[in-house]
Amino acid sequence: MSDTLLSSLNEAQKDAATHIDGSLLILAGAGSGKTKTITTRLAYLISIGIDPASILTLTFTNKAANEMRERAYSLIDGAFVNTPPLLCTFHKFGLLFLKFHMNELNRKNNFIIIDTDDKKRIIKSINKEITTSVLVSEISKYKNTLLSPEEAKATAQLKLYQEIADVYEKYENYLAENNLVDFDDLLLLPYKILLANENLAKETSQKYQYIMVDEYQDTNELQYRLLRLLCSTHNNLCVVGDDDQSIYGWRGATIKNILNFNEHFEDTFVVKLEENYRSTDTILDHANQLIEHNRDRLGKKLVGTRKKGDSIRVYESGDENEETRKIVDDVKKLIDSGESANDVAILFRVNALSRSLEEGFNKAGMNYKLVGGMKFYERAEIKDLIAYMRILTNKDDNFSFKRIINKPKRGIGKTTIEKIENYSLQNNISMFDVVINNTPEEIAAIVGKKNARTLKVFEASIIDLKEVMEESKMKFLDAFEETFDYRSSYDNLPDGADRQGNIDEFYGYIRDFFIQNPHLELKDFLNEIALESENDELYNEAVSMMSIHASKGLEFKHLFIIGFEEGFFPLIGDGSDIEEERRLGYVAITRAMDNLTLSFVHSRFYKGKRAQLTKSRFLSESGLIKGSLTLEKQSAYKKGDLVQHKIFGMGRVQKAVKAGKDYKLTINFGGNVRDILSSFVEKI
DNA sequence: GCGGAGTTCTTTTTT
DNA sequence: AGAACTCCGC
Repeated sequence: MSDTLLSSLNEAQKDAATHIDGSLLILAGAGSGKTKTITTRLAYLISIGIDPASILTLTFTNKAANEMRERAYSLIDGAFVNTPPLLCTFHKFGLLFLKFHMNELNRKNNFIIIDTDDKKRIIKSINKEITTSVLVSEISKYKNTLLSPEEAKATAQLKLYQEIADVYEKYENYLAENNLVDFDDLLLLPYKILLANENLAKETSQKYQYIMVDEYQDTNELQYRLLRLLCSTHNNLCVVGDDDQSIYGWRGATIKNILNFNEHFEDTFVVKLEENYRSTDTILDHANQLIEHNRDRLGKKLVGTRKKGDSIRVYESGDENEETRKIVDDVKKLIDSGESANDVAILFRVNALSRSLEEGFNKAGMNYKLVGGMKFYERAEIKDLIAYMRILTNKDDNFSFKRIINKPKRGIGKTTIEKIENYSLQNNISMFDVVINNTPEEIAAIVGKKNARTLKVFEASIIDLKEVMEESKMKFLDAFEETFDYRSSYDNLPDGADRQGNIDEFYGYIRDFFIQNPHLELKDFLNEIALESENDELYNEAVSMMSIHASKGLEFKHLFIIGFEEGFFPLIGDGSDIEEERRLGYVAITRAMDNLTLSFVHSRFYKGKRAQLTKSRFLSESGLIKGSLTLEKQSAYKKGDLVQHKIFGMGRVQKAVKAGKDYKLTINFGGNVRDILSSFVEKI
């Protein structure tokens, strides 16, 4: 059994798949069969008799989780497994855990997950003086580094940070009062629970004897600590990742987790997968040239298994229209020559660059699918409906109450909402309870007679709907429309038809969910969709367009990457990191299998202005255009030189061997001796 | 409270 | 350029 399972793996992959106990670090370069290896390992563990229920596999995206599940199941006979192994995103795991253990924090498990947009609104309602995006990212940073509001307050020096800490505290209180949970909480709250309850931590760790983590280079501090707790009774942690593909630093991922894995976990067995099966040698060569400009890496090189291929084309255009024309022409030719549109993709660093492409494709009458972009569940009409559903499952959800109390319009405006809110705060009850607990006369005293009547009608409607829901989940949606006329409120609006289409689709989802899961309730549906961002609609043949981030893990025979201009790619801005930009470039290039075209323009229309641009340094760094940009001059290295490394710090050269234009150095970093290429260190 | 006109900000990336 | 937010007269 296991022989056939392993027969298609190379030696390194086999080593990784069959290493069972202890900590295991699989450094898997792009296209090196990472998913194959890890899914085979999962199947292998089961094949040698390990209880599937004791295996936990964590991923970052639903897409990755689904793909791995599918592939692992095809490797084992699906029928073999009566309790399937848990394979899900980190956040989903947190959600499952909280469903069972939320009571440990003295909170009920009927909590609701809020998304980024909700989070922004809540924070904005707390403080309008400080830029919301700053507050959002600072608060998230605090949560992901386990800093409580009290600690944040105590350590804040500047007035600004004291204010931020204050908003943080209010925000956390708001979430707790309304029993809301944000994305960070899905990791943070389980961690807090496990930390406070040693027995539960032991029990949970014992439940999951074998843990695997995909894309480890993108984990943050909190995820690392959570993993430590989960591994506390064993050391069976297998992580897969590629330091060169770490592209989520902006949301708190720390590359240190993978760079220091063998110090974090004892007796680590390391396997490197450096053979690339995806791209032509030509593509790999340029990808390698680019990434070699980074210092902050473990230093590995992808080795090709294919032959040299077509050379990489670089398009130079006056503006985005010319660029689009060239790409549309090329894609047309490819498809006319019999290539499948599904094998073609166009990538960009910034989503806004898709606009001219979309126009061009529309004009040419060509199909395309835009991956990412405006998510289905982020549309206003869908969020309204979700807010209604939330109110139906939890009357105390003030946030949702405010969102829909005047949708469709029923004459309840800002002032009325404020009055209800003030009353609710003074009496320490939820906003809906202000309506429910008081007689019409009492409410009239707060908001006036007319509004009081409207509010009571609203209350009665909700109560009726709840009854219908108890009776039949299938009838409930019709009753909902009958009561609130939400769908028809879009009847004569400009983009009403589109929105109604979305509404119908959403109703379809709900019905389908209840058909598939008759025993589950509305709140389960709500938390399920909160973690879903993929619009995995059924596409037919179409060219894909997406951001580089969205392309991670994918591969395409024919690839175009646009926007190779300084400022766009590398994107220069607040908090941007040139090494991470370069890794993005590396990720983008290594998506290509056979053909790759890069493009830059001299001017682009962006944010309402036309900007003059110069070509990206990445083009010369990857050796695609003769670098007018200075190649860093290489100084000679010799034994005894002092050097500085970004991760390992200062060290002394013990041995220096010339290797091409670099030196292969053996460096002693205070007792820690490592072999490092001279391009990764700086001479001091 | 509503809707239209004017103004400001955005988008880098996602669970 | 477009969305989102603010202001003002009805």
